[in-house]
Amino acid sequence: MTETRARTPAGRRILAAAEELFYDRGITAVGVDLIAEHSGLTKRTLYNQFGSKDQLITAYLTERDQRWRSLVRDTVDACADPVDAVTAPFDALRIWSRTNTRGCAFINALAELPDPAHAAHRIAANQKHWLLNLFRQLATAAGCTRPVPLATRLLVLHEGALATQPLALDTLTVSVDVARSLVRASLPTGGRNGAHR
Amino acid sequence: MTETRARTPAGRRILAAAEELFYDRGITAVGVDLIAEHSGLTKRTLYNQFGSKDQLITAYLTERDQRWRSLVRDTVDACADPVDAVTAPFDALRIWSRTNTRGCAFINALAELPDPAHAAHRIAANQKHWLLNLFRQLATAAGCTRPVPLATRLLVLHEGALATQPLALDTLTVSVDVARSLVRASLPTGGRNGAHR
DNA sequence: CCTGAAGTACACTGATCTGTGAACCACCAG
DNA sequence: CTGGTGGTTCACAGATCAGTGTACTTCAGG
Repeated sequence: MTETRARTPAGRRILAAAEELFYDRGITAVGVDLIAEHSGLTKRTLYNQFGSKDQLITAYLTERDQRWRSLVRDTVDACADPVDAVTAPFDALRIWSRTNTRGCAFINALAELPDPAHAAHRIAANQKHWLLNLFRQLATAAGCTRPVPLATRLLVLHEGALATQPLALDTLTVSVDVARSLVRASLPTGGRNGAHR
Repeated sequence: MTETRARTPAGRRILAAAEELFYDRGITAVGVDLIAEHSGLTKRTLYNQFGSKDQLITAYLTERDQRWRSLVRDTVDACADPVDAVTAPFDALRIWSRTNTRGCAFINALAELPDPAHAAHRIAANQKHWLLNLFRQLATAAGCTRPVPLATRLLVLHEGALATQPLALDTLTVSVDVARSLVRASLPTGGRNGAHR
């Protein structure tokens, strides 16, 4: 439906400016004039390329989603041990958080766009379900028993680390610790691998 | 600083309307005219009572914070068993979620108000630290070993359940399960109480 | 050379936003 | 009776918002 049309260089620059501003300052708080100014392009070009602010918002979230999924996939693929791979998305989150300190763009977007019919809701829900599904696949591949409830638990820990990011506490380390122990506990061998107790 | 001045009946009605609208539709998306209209009062009265929209936002978050803390305190106090009390805030969250289905008002507020100097940041941070501290106190009272890291873990689970609320999954049950097992595991007796394994 | 696509410049609409000014009214305490 | 408090009415300012219309330029491909 929202086909990724071949974007002109100007379109890409506008989208890049929109991503930065939307994430840093909030979607509603950023006007199209500001985006045009920051991108060095014209507001007219913005509308020629995206049609409306709503469609630009949708493109922003879609683009961000794709970048994030790529990072997660790459981090997972870099894991030799399938057991380590289960918690690899947490490692990806650590990398991601270094340059994204304003929380989850999708949770933030839902906060600003309450209308459930908005495309942002579909994109955000798809993203979380994708991660849930990934956790389930990784848990299955690692030989975990009952991968479905484990995946849900990992998702909760992941989102918890993300939500508490604004606080100065190192909740990411905490949540990845819990995640690893949950994974170990669900291995049929009972966690002989590194579980020192 | 932001002293809770004795509010007139009109002030309370305006605040009530603001709470509902801000939470349901987002802070930036709701104008003062709409709040005045919904409360049945005048925009002039709104400004006479609160001075500015920013101060009304602050009052909204403060009021909501107080209501939520009261609920948590009451739920904790209703627990006879000090071990059950540690996870009582999760029970409070279950009650709270029945009438608050749009996520955490403070996370949402931070998404819309990126300025760290805004009072919303202080209120939100205070709230999370209050809960963290409460978890630590309850864990200590229940006789848990190493209550500080346990409290952080419980906070992550709590926020994770809150953040994944928009998804249809029953993540609250999942997170409270993990929370209870973490509490049991940190009891010096090693979890004889109900830990069937 | 011609055409069409991409982008620019710029003025403009109509709506909405926060916030103010000033006159007025109802009521209650002193 | 009088003064003050709380609230209303209504017009208004000034800014900003999303979005449009139109004529212009630039440049690449046939």
